[in-house]
Amino acid sequence: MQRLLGNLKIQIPEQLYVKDPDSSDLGKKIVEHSILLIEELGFESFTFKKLGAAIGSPESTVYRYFENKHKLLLYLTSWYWGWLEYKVAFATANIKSCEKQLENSIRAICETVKEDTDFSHINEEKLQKIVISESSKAFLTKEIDSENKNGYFQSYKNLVDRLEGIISGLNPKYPFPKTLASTLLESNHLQKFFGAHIPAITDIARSDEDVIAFFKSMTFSTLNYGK
Amino acid sequence: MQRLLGNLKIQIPEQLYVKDPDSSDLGKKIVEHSILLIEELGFESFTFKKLGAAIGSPESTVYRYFENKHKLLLYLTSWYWGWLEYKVAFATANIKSCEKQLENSIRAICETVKEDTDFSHINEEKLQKIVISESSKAFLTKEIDSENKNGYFQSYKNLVDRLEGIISGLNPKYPFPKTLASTLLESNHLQKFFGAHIPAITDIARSDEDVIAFFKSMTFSTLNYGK
DNA sequence: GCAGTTTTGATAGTAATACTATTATATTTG
DNA sequence: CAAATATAATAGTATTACTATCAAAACTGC
Repeated sequence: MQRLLGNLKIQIPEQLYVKDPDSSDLGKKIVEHSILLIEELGFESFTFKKLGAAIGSPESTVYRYFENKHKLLLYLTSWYWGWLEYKVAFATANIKSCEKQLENSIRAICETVKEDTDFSHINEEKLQKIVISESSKAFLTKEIDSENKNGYFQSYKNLVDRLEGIISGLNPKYPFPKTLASTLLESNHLQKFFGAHIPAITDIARSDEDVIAFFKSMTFSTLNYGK
Repeated sequence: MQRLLGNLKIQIPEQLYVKDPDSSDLGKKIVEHSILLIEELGFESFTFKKLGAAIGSPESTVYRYFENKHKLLLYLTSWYWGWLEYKVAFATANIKSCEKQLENSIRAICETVKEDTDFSHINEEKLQKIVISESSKAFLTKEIDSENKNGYFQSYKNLVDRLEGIISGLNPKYPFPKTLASTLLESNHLQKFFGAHIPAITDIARSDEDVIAFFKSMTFSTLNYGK
């Protein structure tokens, strides 16, 4: 993947933060180290106190940017979905064949980020690991309905919308384009997680190629495209 | 579904409890009310103290049955997987056609439990709701590798194995039977959750028929069975 | 029916978490 | 340079997730 365009900023719903962390160096440091820490400790063991220690600030400072760690997780996952939508948009730009568009999208979704490509404060490789293991905790809560109403999942919806367009482009009569899109996104994470940690319940091994092969075959045959 | 045979007991890995809750009335009461409480409060807000209050015992009593609430969740989800495996086994018994076996399995997986069918201390309807919203939290942890090694996910593996057999019976050359099985199980939960709480990212509405139609079409076309 | 064992209840205590509040000190901006 | 704003330093609180202790109750073997 090409690196992020220098002057492109990924939009995050502003309900997710108290003060935009992108508006100050300290805010960026908070986001940067939250990714490192959550990836290292897991979301359950991650605390604002530890994050404060990591950046040399009291925890009260962190609270001035994020109301709580749940919203911070929503912020990080929203960033990831925004970034992935951008990746998908690039991977399908100027491509006429709907089939090829969908194939490229599947690749973009399933590709494991190898290294921190651009030189921002966001480590995409670690963020992707967080998204794989923790992102579903951001919506599997009792507060889901009010949070959804408040627009906390806008970035995810945008991405699903884009994928829906590509799927429907290939087969306009297919009745479940959104379901297929969200299944693709979520199952990709789950299968990667299973492959790494509960191998007995998956056939996916190391490389991305297994996951891509599975999802390509599933998607194209479901859409009645023998591929 | 027919009710659970009277003298059939669902096996749970004994590493998941300190003392078998099925071995005493108090233990059964703990399990019974944990289901009611987790369903009501969500797993995050559920505590052993509240559970103790619900059954009129101090929290220390709960700890004599379960090490912590994470293991209790693993116990409950294991019970559900065991129960579902049993449901699938019944739904496919004495059926010769592999196609019909798989169709019945998909139905068994996707069917929403309507009411507490058998008269045990387990409310399957509420347990299913818990499994939909909370079960992935049981494996999405930093301790996954050691817990998997310790056999905490045996019930899940058994169920995937059974489904794998059915899938491979229909198409022995299909290279991803386990992946397809676990995708089916997990995506069913996610799509039901999305349908109820984030409808913008799914085409699934109220009834089970949508989910069943989606998964049937996906599964049979992936296995090259135009159904 | 009693001694011994196991189970439960009652109560207390502890370190950590998830915050909120206050005040002082920098830093930025008009 | 004054005023506003951002950050640091520190303290405090209710709740959580346990662990420990001891006494009362209930079952078990003989």
